[in-house]
Amino acid sequence: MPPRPARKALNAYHHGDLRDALVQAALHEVELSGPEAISISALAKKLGVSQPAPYKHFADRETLLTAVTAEAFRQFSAMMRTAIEKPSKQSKLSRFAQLTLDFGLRRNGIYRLMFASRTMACAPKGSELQSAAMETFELLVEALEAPAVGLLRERSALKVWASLHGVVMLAEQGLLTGQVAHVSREELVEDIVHETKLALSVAIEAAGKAAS
Amino acid sequence: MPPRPARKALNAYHHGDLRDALVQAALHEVELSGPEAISISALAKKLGVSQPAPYKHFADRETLLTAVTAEAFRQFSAMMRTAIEKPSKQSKLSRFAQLTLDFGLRRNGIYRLMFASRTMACAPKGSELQSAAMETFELLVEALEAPAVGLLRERSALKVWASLHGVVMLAEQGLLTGQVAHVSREELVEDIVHETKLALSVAIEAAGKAAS
DNA sequence: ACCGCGAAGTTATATCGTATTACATTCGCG
DNA sequence: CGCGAATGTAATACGATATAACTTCGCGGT
Repeated sequence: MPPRPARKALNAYHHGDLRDALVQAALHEVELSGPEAISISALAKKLGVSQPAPYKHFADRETLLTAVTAEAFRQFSAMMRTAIEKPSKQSKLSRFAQLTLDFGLRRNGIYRLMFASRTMACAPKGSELQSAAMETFELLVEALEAPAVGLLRERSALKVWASLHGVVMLAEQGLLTGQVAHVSREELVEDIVHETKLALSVAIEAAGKAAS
Repeated sequence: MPPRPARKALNAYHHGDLRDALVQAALHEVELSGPEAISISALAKKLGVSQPAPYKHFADRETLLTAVTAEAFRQFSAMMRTAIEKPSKQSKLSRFAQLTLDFGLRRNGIYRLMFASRTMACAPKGSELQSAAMETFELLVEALEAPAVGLLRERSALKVWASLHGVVMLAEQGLLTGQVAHVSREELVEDIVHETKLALSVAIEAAGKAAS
């Protein structure tokens, strides 16, 4: 899929690249106030076009959100890729996990758009969105740095992902405070990483023995 | 806090117990269509009262949702309590986990209201809602059936909760399909339960040794 | 028994966001 | 150069939130 032409601003009448501008502005707004807060008309006003103009590019609010989500996944994937490719003292998995936590808390609006909104749930099976999400999942599998043995890698990756997601959501909802506040989020994540590695190596060993 | 008087229907003019009726109707609607779908005016129409009537009981849409969420937590807690108190072949933790998964998928709208909506995130610290959520967490700690050693129990409970939550969310978003579809949700949850028990017993043993 | 206050409902209305329809402007291609 | 498609605008319908001003009715004090 070649990137959109990205035409220049043409004149006062035509914006030039309203579609892209809408996605960017929406992304910004989502980051500030969450997915619920974005409004077609507000975006139009901010970009200096008439209120119905966005409908030339997106059928409705949902469609816009879908495009925004796809863009968010692209940005997330890019961030993760550079993070796990750069050499470091920590393991790739650890960096992936900690970065996910950080992203989930700092850019919570976007995180929720990606992992906790109806938008994703309603995405059709072969859609651009599903692919983007799958690709992100592949990055996590890669970060595991484990040999491919049956479905063990995927299974471990799933569990890490689920756990990370849970920690982010609970943390953001203030449910990690109180009596358990002493356990820091980062500690918890590191815990998850260690347990995962342990369980995975044990499982791989067991599979190896069974095979021989 | 004594339960509301629950007055009878008085006459044609006054509904009698609109507040409660609103919460119940909203709960039903959330279950069907999710938290985003509930509309004050639609509820009013369904209950046969004028559109602004609900505002006599709830300041705005958010306030209503908060009350609905609290009610949802009460129902969830009650369900879990009966589930883990009833004797069974499975462990309490396993039942808690599988029931949570089931609830999260079957009654996903309500689940999202409780664990993935802005409503919870915005609840003030000492609010009715936070308390209800904490109480549910206590049930999970209880289901662990582990001796109290420092913060180990709470820490384990947190990890299970987070993992479960992650599985539910990912499953509902269709991200557990595709190449990893062979791993069933229930299997995954059972996996999490086992790993948790293992990790907890190891940690408790280690703590015991350190103490002696 | 009555009176009046407050809780709970009503109608009317302002405001805002979504979405559609019909019309205007400009790009770019033959 | 001129015509069609893309992209914008203005006008409008609709539905939901929320508020204001008025009405109905139970209840408690005298």
